[in-house]
Amino acid sequence: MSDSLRQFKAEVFQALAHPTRIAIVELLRDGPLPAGKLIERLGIEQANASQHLSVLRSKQIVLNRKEGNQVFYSLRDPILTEVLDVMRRYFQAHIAGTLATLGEMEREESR
Amino acid sequence: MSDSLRQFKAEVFQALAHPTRIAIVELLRDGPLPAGKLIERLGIEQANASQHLSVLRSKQIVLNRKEGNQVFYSLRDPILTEVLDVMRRYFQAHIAGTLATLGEMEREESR
DNA sequence: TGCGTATATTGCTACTTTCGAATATACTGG
DNA sequence: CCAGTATATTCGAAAGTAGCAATATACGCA
Repeated sequence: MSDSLRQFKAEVFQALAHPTRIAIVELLRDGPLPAGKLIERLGIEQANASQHLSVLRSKQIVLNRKEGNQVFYSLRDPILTEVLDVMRRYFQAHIAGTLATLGEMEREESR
Repeated sequence: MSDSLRQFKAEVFQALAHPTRIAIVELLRDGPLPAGKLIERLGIEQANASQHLSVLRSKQIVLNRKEGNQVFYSLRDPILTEVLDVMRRYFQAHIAGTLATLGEMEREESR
């Protein structure tokens, strides 16, 4: 595979490599949401959320469309949720060992 | 989903967020390889490869086993290749935009 | 036009990542 | 034990990333 394609893959992973941005993608699973709604659900600073949305936009993981006063965000391609689904299986298969190793995460994530 | 689980996901994505590390995972698709073989195929500095392997090890994406003089690396879970496969479909679906973006990047860089 | 709401950008600082060079560790054969 | 090969770690500089506070931009409405 070409270097530049691998570079591009790496950039997509990098874009997903932050808890807040993963949360955003998960929130968009079921359809578009305005930025304000995302900020409310994320419970973080507006500027911070906007920066993370900017990262996802720049890698074209999300699309945005203006609607009056608001900006609606949506997943560019639902295939990305498949990535997260496969990852979920990975995490489920290995979370026990990971918890033991990282030692720090508690017991709340049983779903 | 819990914050710490999302944190964990983010760390795995982060571990994959480098072209060299993606190349390593792809090289390990078909079975274990000794570090030396990986270095040879990657065509990079030994120290650099070792650092990337260290990242993959620390996130338990690869496993290593000593065999005499050498260290064999393998994918901890082949499910990861599924992630890359889904990603491949994602890239194929958007290849036109991707190549356009890459072209722009190259043009930028050559200025 | 001017105000209020929604979102984006900028400036700054702290922290992390990457790389090559140098060095260290581990194992093997003689 | 010693030399040689294989791999890992450490160091320092450059580049990139994250978060906050402040500020800017865009829109709708009176």
